Amino acid sequence: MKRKEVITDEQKKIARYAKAMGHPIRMYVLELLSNQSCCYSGDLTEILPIAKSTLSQHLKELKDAGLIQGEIEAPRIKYCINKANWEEAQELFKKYLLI
Amino acid sequence: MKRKEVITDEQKKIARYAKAMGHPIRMYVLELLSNQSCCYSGDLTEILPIAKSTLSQHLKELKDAGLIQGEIEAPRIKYCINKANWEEAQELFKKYLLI
DNA sequence: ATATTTGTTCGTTAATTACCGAACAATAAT
DNA sequence: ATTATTGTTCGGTAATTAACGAACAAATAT
Repeated sequence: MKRKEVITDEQKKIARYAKAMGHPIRMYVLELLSNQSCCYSGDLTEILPIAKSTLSQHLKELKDAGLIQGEIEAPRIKYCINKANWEEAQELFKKYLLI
Repeated sequence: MKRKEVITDEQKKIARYAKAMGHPIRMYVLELLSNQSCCYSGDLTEILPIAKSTLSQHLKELKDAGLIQGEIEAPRIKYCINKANWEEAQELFKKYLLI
């Protein structure tokens, strides 16, 4: 017998997206990618005032949350928005923020 | 001479809001408050499967981020959405999510 | 075959977050 | 004056996050 669960899957899902968005660097990347289709992480390393290993971790966070995806274009990696999940996030925020 | 700052204040601001939204319990509270004007934390303690001290911390997080506000109605505390900041968050997410 | 480019992973450190129960403070009720 | 209610704060622990430089892996270019 399953215990009553007060927290919904939607609340968990939007919290997951929000958490990934909870850092200025990651918002910078998301803003960039949502406006310009794609970028290489090398471009970001040059612009952002953080070590490349740190950037790599932030990109991994966004990837793990499903907000972006990387495509190998050796020796570089091209990052873009993960369209399906991005749209899901849009819908969730629209709903929860009553926009 | 100020060093070039790549991260904008808006990115910092939305990241701050997103971070506060980055936990299922806090999303639960926000959803509740955005739909029903206000609640007492006692109500939440009964429903949510966490200790009251933990809930208190989550409410503090939301308050510190500016998303909710508490009004003393002794011996209880009435929580509501912080309207001004909530609207700012709405605008920011609208802009960043291109909704 | 070797060097260069590109980005991840590893190891480390410091800070923050999440959670609990117990103790505390403030007010209300008896 | 005591007791009960309500919620925060404290002390502690465990887990996660953020950051860095060094080492590594993979592929391209020389």
